[in-house]
Amino acid sequence: MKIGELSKRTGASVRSLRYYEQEGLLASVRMDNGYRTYNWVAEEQVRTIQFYLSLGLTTEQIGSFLNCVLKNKEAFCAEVLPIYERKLQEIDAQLLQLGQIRTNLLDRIRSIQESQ
Amino acid sequence: MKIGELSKRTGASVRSLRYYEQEGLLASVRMDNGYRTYNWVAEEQVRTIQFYLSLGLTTEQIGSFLNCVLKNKEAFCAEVLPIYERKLQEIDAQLLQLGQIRTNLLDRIRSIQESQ
DNA sequence: ATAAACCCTGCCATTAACGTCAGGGTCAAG
DNA sequence: CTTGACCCTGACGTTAATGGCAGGGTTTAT
Repeated sequence: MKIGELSKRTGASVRSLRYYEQEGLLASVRMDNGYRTYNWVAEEQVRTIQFYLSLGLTTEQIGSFLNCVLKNKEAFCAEVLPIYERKLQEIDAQLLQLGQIRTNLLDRIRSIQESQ
Repeated sequence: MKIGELSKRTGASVRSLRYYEQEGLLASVRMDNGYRTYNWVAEEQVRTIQFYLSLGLTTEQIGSFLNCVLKNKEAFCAEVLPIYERKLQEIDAQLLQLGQIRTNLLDRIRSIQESQ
């Protein structure tokens, strides 16, 4: 399958698929005319990439364990757990900060509304 | 006072102070040699800017009501409340998304740990 | 044989609040 | 009169995953 079809099947833009290749996440075989070709495995691979991106991981992080998790269970790939844990800490820090901002905002909104 | 002193007093970098001026948030008077001069009011003004930035507002949003809130109570400035409410919605959307990611991450972490 | 629909490789743009030079004046103290 | 500590104006860099365009080849169908 060519890149346009892979794009339609996965929802990833053609531009994104080329970017994943450039970042070493997705391989393609070139036809004589230079067109990229993909097999059915690529489709699942793209969905896997999309999932990890949706967790907020960077392409670099994904690249560090993608080959492993495509062939094994996640638990087998030692890279994965520490990345997950780092990400969790980041998320918790962001949640904390957003929560504080939210509290501040609510206070301000309430005090404006009360004074009307 | 010159920009260096204002920077020390407020903790904002010299670069930031110039940026606030460029964005119309902070005025200065120029000396004969071109140096910026500030009065004591500027110090409080910078702290006000810093506070609004800490709420995650953009310099553009801040600029839309800063002059008003420097001279009146927030409640008097009609621009403020809708901006606060929009920001609150953004925050809530982010909190929701981060919460979902966090749940996913925790699931993955747990399933890895259980299989060890 | 031609138009529509693909594909390719660059490369610039995006976001927001700065950081960080370069290249050059100004000023105070010794 | 020189050194060090200031100040100035540009202007490019930063972050990350794309969007979008230019300029050009390929394929498919009519």
